[in-house]
Parts: sequence; structure tokens; C-alpha cells
Amino acid sequence: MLDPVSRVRRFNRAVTSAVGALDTSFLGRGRPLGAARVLNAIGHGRSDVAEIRDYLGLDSGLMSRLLRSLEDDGLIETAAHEDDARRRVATLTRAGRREFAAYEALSNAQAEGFLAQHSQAEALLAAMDLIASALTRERVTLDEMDPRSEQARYCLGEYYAELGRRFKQGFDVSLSRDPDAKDMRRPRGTFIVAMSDTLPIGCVGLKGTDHGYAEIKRLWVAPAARGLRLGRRLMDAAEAAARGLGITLLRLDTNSALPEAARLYRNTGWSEIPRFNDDPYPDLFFEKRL
Amino acid sequence: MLDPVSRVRRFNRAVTSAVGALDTSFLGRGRPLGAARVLNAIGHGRSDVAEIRDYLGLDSGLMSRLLRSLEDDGLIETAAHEDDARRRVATLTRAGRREFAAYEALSNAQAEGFLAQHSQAEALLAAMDLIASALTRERVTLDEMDPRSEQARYCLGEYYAELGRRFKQGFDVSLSRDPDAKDMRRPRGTFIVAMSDTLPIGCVGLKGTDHGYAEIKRLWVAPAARGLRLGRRLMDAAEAAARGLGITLLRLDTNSALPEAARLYRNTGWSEIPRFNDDPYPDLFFEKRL
DNA sequence: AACGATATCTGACTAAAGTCAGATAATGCT
DNA sequence: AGCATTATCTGACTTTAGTCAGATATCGTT
Repeated sequence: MLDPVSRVRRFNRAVTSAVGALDTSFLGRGRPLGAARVLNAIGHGRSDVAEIRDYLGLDSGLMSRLLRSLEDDGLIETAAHEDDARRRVATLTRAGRREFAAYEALSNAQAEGFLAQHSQAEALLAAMDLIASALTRERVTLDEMDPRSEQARYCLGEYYAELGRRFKQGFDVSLSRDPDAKDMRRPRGTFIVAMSDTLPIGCVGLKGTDHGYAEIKRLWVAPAARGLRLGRRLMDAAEAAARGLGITLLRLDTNSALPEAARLYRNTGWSEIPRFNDDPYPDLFFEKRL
Repeated sequence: MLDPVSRVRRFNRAVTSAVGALDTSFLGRGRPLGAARVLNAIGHGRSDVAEIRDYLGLDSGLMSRLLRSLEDDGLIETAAHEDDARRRVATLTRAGRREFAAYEALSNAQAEGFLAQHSQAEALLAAMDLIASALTRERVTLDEMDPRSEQARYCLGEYYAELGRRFKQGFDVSLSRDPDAKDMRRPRGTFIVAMSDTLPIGCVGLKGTDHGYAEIKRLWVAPAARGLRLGRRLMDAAEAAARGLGITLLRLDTNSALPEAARLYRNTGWSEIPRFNDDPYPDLFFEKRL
């Protein structure tokens, strides 16, 4: 009754019946599931018909009919794409926005109801994040973003908070050599955020310098996404970006309070070097030639 | 992007598409999903037709047709129920058992594959247990069981292991006043196990004594099921059982290293009393008059 | 302008799931 | 024995989802 496979299967059973209930809640507004899914995809900002079709995995004939039925109900309007008249874009009408809002309210109420049942919501949410990340593992995208973007700032905030917990003396960004955002933008460097669905779950910065090397900074993976080898993927992406920018030498600093990071560096071709800056926090320094 | 409701909804999206994949894997054997679900329900020991219908939420006409199609394929046999000839019971034929085993193998392989992708399987399993318990919360049953049953012994083992972790000096059952199994059986007492699906997730013992009171022993809730107010449900059930046995006074001992337990007792009408035994582990003693 | 590629739409289909009104037979109760 | 109730089955439907082969219009390229 305790072997791992049984536990996964128990989870599958629990979730299958819960999803069934979720689907029927989508049916609560007298519309077949397929049409409801298309309406919601449009409401969530997917306007391109081909994109929706791809996202929902629908046949083009079926997709076309679902669009017609939503159009007949006065919920959406379609028009030719402005750059390419073969493609169509769908937008919600006023009635469609109302209907979409009703679906959103249903979904939110359902989620709130679930949370309200549970007295330790934070543990439950952490577990949900972990599982959602594991399930969407192969759909995690690594996107170059501005280090000042909302997603990047979220990652950095979590990163600093974690350093604060893990360093005995805490962590104060202002004492550390905080990289300038412009050093982590092309062409000097870049900043990469790992996105799972709409949630940022990791980041890494490539910071250009004037000393003949670039630095890797702010490598972070959300607790809920650990174990998916995302750190390695982020490092690979940062190195690839560095190569693309013509950078041939990378350096980084880290702290022995973060042993999993040092392990990753040692396993991926980095070698330890003497201290190369006077930042008070790091006590380990690495270099890698590309 | 971080509010609890969004996190729940992200989980729902992740799980919905994963369940879709799980469903299509069930289609891998050239049988419609409905028939496959009925076959699997029978394979998992649900023989009563009405019970399967209820479990899968099927219309009686549809159910009947699915049974016929499985019968035509030679996978099941149906017969009248021995107590009530209106009801029918379904059993797998030899070919049906083979087919069911093939589905089981598919499910197991799928679960194993999922675990293998993840390098921190234990954290993932703990998260799955937690969520499965939360989702099946309203389907948790409290069953009176023999304290020597497999489920009871599993709970007790976990309970002792947890005491070992939480007490500074560890925990050795043989030093404690281990209640005799027969004191936790009717009519002297009882033992109640909380079952979620097939997994025991909590227990409590009611131990009869010859001193004019009964004792509550071995209250335990699995870590994955905390926050569901299961401790309170178990205590309520134990008190109800005590009332049914004509018991009017309950006592229990506990340890201040288990603050959540003491909080529960104080909030549910128990009052602290002086030490009433010489067990080395407890340092807090409670009493409740029914 | 011609031509192959692409995006969508339409018509004609099938499979699966689900609904509903009886029919049939067994049961429990008076 | 009579009668309402219950469990299942059957026939006749509808809805939803999905498939596939063209038709139509547009695009990019030559």
C-alpha cells in the first residue's frame, strides 16, 4: 500500500475524479466543453485561430465549426489577420466578455472553495506548484527577458529571500555587487527566465563586464521546480547565449552554503579559481572557457 | 501571478492535460474509454453492477450496454446476485483478467515513467499524497479495525517513527506502556483507522481499563493529511464509540513535544489533570467526562 | 502571371457518450 | 395474493467529438 507506484496511482485516481468535476463545472453554462474551451482560450488572449487550434489540439474542421457556433451565439467575432488574410483572428464581443468573465468567476470560486477547505493552504499550494512543475516539465520555456520585467523581478526577489534564509549572516542586496540591469541586456549580456505555463520558476543572468569575461549571476530555481534539472538547462542556455555574443570566458562566484550549485558547476566543466572580486558574500569562485 | 487562486488554477490546467494523456493511454488497447473504465472497475474488485454505475456516474442504459459489449468480447461474465436476483454481479473471465493485467501494466508503467523523470521522487510523492488526501477529503472513511490488522499496524509504525523524530530522547515502544491489542477491541475498546481510497492516513485507539475510565491512545494523522481536521474527526469518532460502550470518563497522556495534539485536546473539552501513570514519555495528562 | 504552399471552411461521414421511456423480472410489504 | 418498489435491460433517440476529402482564398516566390 506504500510503494511509490501505488502512491502515484492513488494521486491519479484522486485527480481524475476531481478533473471530472472541474469539467462539469465548465458545462454549467449550457455549452459543450469544446466551445467553452475555445471561448476561454480567446478570453485568455489567444486570438490567432491556428494558435488556438494547436493549443487545444483540434482538427481544423472541428475548430471552424466551434468558431461558427460561438459566432452564432454572438460571443465572438472573427476577422482576417491584418498581415495575412488567410489567417483569422477571433475577438470577444461584449457579450463574449461577459460570458468569459462568468467562466473565470466559476474557476476562481472553485479554486477558492478548494483552498478554503484546507487549514494549511500554504503547504497545499507548495505541493500543487511542485506537481504542476513536474507535469509541465517538458513545456517549460526559457525566455530571454529584461531583468526589470515583472517576471525577472519576481525571480530575483525569491532568490534574495532564499539567500537570506540560507546564509547564516542573512543577505542584504545592497552590500553585494548588484549587477546593473543594462549589463544583463543584449548586447552586453542577457537575462533568462524559465517559465512554466504563466509562472516564472527559475532564472539566470549573463552579465557583461569590461574585463574580457562575462559573469553568470542570479542562478535560481524555484523550490517547486527542483529535481527537474532546470538549473542545468538554464546554465546551458546562458552559455549558449554567451557563445552567441562572442564571449569566450565565463566566471561566477557562489557560496559554500549552496552546495547543490557548486556541485552543478563542477559537473559541467567549471573549474575553481581564486577570488576575483571583493563581494562579501561569495567564498567560491569558478571559471569556464567556452 | 502569485496569488493562491492562480496557483490552484495553474495546477488544474497542468493536471487536466495530464489526465487527458492518461485517458488516451487507456485507449491504447482499442477499446472505448467507457468500456475500459468498467473493465478496470471490475478488475479492482467492484463486482456489483449498481456500485460500478454509481462509482463511474453512468446511466443505467449505458452501463448495461457497456457490460454487454465486454461480455461479447468474452472479458466478463455476469450473474444474478445470490441474495437478490434483481441485482447483477460481474466477474472477469480468464481473458478479462489478462486484459485487466495489461491495463494495470500500462498504468504502472506510466506511473513509473513519471517518477523516473524526477530526481527528487520522495518530495514529489509527498506532494502527491498531500493533494490526493485533500481532494478525497470528503471521501475519507473512519473504519473500526482490529489493532493487529495490516492497516492498523502501518499507522502504528508511522506513529512510533514520528515520535522517534519528535522526542529529543527518541522513542522506544518497549519502554512505553504499549496497550494490549485486546484492550482496543470491542467490547473493552476499539481501534479506528482513517482510510483515504486505499491508504490509511490516520488512527486512534480507545483502550479499556479496569479503573473506571478508558484511555485514548495512538492518535496519529499522516503528514500528508494534516490540515484536514482529521484529528478532530478521529477524536469525535473515538468519543462516540466510547459513549456507545457506556464509558463515561476518558483519559489520555501526551507530550509537550506534540503541541498540536495538546491544542486539539484543550479546544475540545479536555482538561489537564495530574499525572495518572508512570510511563516515561508523557508529560501532559488530560481527562474528559462524557 | 503562374504555381505551389498555406489557412480556413464546408459537406459528408463515424464513433462514442449520453438520455429517456417503457419492458421485464424479482423483491418487500401489507 | 396483490401491489408498489427496485434493478436491469432494450429500443429509439440526440448531442458531442472527431475525421477526411475536397473547395476557396490568399500568400510568397519565381
